[in-house]
Amino acid sequence: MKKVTIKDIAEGAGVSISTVSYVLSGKRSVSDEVKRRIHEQIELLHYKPNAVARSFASRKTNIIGLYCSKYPDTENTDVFFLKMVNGMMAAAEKRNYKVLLLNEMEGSENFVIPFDKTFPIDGAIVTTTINSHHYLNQLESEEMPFVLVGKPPKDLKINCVDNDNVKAAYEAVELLLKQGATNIGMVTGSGLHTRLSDFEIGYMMAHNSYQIAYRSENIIRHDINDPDYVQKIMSAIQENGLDGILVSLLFTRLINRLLTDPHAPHSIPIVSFGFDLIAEHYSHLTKDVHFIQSNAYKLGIEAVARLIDLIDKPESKAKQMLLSPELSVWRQSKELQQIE
Amino acid sequence: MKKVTIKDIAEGAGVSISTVSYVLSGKRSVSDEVKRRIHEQIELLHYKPNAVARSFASRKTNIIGLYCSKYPDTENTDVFFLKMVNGMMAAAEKRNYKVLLLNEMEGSENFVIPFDKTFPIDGAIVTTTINSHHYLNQLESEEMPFVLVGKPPKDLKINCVDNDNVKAAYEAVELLLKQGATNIGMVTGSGLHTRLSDFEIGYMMAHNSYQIAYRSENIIRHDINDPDYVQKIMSAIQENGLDGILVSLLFTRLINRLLTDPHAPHSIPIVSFGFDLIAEHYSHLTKDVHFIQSNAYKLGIEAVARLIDLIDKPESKAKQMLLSPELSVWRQSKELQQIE
DNA sequence: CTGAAAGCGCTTACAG
DNA sequence: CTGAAAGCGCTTACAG
Repeated sequence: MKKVTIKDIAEGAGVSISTVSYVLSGKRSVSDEVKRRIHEQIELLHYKPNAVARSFASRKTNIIGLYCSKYPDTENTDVFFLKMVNGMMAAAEKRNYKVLLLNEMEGSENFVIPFDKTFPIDGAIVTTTINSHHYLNQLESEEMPFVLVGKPPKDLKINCVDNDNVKAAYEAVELLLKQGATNIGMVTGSGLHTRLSDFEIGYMMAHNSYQIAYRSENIIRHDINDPDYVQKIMSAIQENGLDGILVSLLFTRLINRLLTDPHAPHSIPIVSFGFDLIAEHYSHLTKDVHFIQSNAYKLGIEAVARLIDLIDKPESKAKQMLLSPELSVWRQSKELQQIE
Repeated sequence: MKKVTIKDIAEGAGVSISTVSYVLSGKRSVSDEVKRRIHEQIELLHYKPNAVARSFASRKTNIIGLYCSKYPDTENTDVFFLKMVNGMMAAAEKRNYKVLLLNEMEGSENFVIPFDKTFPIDGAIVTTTINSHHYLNQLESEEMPFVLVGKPPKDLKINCVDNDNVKAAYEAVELLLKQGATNIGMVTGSGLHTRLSDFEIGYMMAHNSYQIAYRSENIIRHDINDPDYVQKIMSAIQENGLDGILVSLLFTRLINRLLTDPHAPHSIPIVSFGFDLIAEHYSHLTKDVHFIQSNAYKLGIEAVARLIDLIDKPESKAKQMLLSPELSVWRQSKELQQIE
């Protein structure tokens, strides 16, 4: 069974190949009669355009690549990633694009993936990874349009989409103050670098704006892989006399302890980053939790929207988009009230 | 800046286009001297083969499509899906394939997606969806190799990969018996259809093998969207005097209640399906939980491996692969012991 | 409103 | 071990 091509349709309808092509693309007006005959043949022969041939001729695949790091991640960032991909697919579909998952090539020590026509893509989305700086430098030299999801290195003017984490931490502190906190702690990962995170900047700016005493020991840095971090952080909370806490979702076990342990101090208000990612599992909260939305889905949408704009007109210059934080509260469920 | 093609390399190295192509593909032996000159030119001109042109000429894209349903899913199946995709990417990478995410086309009421060269794919993975039966029938008539992840309709002999859910439930019942249970309940979703699930069959087979009394009311069917299901199921557990429970992970709130509420009856052993998908969030268990692994990653691996085999030699006949259940236990964490 | 033809950048029989 | 050439199935200037 030979495959049906545009030529078969042209012959069947008694017109030229180009006319069939133009009917299919709608790029030129064609008489209704010819259109009818062509569609009749398409129906009759079950013609389906060949995507690869089309891409080859038009130099356009309508596919965007999503570069996925192989670096081990926590469950939480996995959920973030999944929701981001969902957003990307939604945005891509609207504009007739598909998403191709690309992972690191075998044998490369660094996170290096070909960023050219080695893959059938019109553009790419890159997420921040450990050695992204080195990597992004390389990307800049290529002609492929791309958008970074995450914070770009300062010296690179590239297209990117990210949460406004400075503002997020700032507003989180504001919220804790409104709830009566006076001595606010922040629990954050001990990254590879000792550089200040945007969260810390926002935290500090809020302390400055509201003229609250700032104590460096209130910024509690911990490796999330330390098996005993919960105990250590709980101790620090007590020793420092904290009455409000800002905590990253990465500290799953700490969150569990603070939010579900009936013996935990009920009085300390907590703001978590990205609690929406795992809220489903917390029908057993012992208190309400305020959180700053992860925006995973939205980031996916925006990244793809920006990328497709770039593909459509590549001359447009680099733009940095920051999503404003949205604060929400996840209420202690009915479930639990029945228990008590 | 014009893009570099195979022609430029051929001219630079003073050989024919075909020789360059053969050096690149390794499909024919070429003298070392010619090879050297060609690689020199490739290096010099930064030549990258054009994936689309290559696919067009060879009629092979090395891309497999993953058909994603848009139907709303619970968080848990999302995690399942994510891990499955991870498995697929791992298996695909090993054999030099990529994964293209495909979603339902706009405007189609049913779950109907083109299954032909409309997309640049060599084959496809399909997961079971609500109206998959109708859909699979359609797929069979196409020439595209595909593998279903899930249980196939009885009358279709197609390639598929799935968990052996009959065996899983059977072994779960066995495990509960070993733990001293004598009156075992099963909590399961109230699907659209009233047909028996594989889980129920396995449950019944175990009751038959071990000659335990079977009480139909011990199979507790509930809509997971019922906001009050926890209370209702807890009541049923008490009324029926159950001393062992088999529960689907879909009942997140019930799991929370049974596993994290210190007031919940500690004595009843529980076996959960797929607890591994969310175990990360349960550092606050009040008891150990036995579970049957979801096999999400493994299913992804197997589905892709099978699909690529099919692509390589399409004449091989349909094969149904069932993964045997693996029982595991998730121990109550140290965390919690410190609390008590 | 329509057609003839070049060309997209490779692969691969065919011939030597 | 190597080359000349057909061809993969479309798109799109160009010409009318």
